[in-house]
Amino acid sequence: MPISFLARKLQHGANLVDSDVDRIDQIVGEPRDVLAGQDLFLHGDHSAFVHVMNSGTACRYKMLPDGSRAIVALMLPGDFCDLHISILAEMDHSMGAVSDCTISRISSDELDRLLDAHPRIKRACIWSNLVDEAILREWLVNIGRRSSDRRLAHLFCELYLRLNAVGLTEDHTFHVPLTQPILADLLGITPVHVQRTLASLRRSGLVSVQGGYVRIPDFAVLEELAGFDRTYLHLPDMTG
Amino acid sequence: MPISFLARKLQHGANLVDSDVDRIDQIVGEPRDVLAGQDLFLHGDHSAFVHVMNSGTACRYKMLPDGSRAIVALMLPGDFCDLHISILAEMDHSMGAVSDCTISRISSDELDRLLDAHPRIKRACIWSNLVDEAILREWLVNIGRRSSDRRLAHLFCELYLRLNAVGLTEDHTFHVPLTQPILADLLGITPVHVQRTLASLRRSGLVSVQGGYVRIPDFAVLEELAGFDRTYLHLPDMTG
DNA sequence: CGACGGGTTGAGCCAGCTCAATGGGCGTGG
DNA sequence: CCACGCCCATTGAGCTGGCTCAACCCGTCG
Repeated sequence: MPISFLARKLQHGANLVDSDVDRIDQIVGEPRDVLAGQDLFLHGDHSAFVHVMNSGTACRYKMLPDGSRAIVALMLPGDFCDLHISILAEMDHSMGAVSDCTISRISSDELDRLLDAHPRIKRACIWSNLVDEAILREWLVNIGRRSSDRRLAHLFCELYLRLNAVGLTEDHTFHVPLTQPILADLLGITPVHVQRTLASLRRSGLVSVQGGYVRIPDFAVLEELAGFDRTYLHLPDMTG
Repeated sequence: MPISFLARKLQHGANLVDSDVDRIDQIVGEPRDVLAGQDLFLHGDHSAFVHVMNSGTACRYKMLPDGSRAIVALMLPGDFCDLHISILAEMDHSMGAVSDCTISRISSDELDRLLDAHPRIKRACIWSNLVDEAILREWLVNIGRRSSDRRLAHLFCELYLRLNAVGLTEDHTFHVPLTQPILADLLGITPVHVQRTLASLRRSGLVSVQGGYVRIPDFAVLEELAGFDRTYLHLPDMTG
């Protein structure tokens, strides 16, 4: 019995019972393939669907007047892409696939009915939303205040814990196909500087990056460097 | 018949009818005084109440290991401080009054009942939440990518429109008692550099700041400098 | 096999930082 | 009523993390 990544994630936000999990799994439609680089919606569009990540990595981004791209959120398996977004007439940002993804659609009405009928699921979705907001706040601090090495370290810490929460880490390692230009758009530094920063973290033995696999030999040390405080992810206490 | 700032704000998010506005006004309790510098809750607390700004300015902030403060959100009259926040066991940030404020409390249960019974009000609150998130994304871009003068200009543009939306601007001018150290915590630059940047904007005649009053003689010019795109505030089109 | 995109490295530059000092407004206590 | 302390605003001078420009290497793909 396969449990969707969405259900797996939401379990951290509320004490879901088996029937809740079943209901969530039922509502998540068949995932569709989205190729790396493809956009799901663009700034100015009206988006009527709710999407849920199934595999791969997608991002929210904004284009700047000088043509550069600022990534303002990363969507990993189990993440809602755009809960409630149909309320807005016009999107204020774009969303695109960073790597090849599979993404499910949920009917907005069907989801609303589910949430109204099942308080635990509703609670879990509100939790998910609060966590997304908390991540944005933490990114604001990360981008605004930390030096480039701490910034990168912080991102890796977050990715590790978020992927760990849906069972996508193994042996201190996770898979995210982030190229240096993408890391640059994420962290607000230049690709050249990403390279130097990454090299420095590697030299210190804090992370190893190879072929899209990131390994964090000693999480505590990286956490210390980054000034990482996992509170904002609001995950139940797991020593992992 | 006084309309609360909350109702005034929510009117932008849904087509509220008079009875909706009345219901919102009824639920907003008597505002309590909060002195500048006082905290509403701290990182690690559990917060059980929903607060609504009535007057003054408050902020969400995080303290950094080096003792400096990063402000991650500004709350203006009509803003919810912590909708749904009681779901989280532990706050990931603190909230404090920037200036002397008056803030109302709403019972969380009472609010939930109101939202369940009145879809238009519910829609307006979800809208408000989506806008808060959009502001965070835009701040992320602002802090991460723009030079200090554009950054400051962008903040002023946003404050002008947000205050304008609740009727708190007059003659191109609004009142927000932001000291240079507070602007520094908001923008992620040093107070010394805030001073230089502010002086430069003043010299160019783009803004004048005096005694907590900010005047923007020509909004279009400031908008242009800031690269400001008001889409993210999701306000109905008003030529203001 | 040429084009293209990513990764790597070097060299010089600059926006914003640090350190430092001065003046003004205001509340507090003598 | 004055003196003191405190915080904010302002200005100068030198420093530096991350930027720009510019190569070069490599693997992949048409």
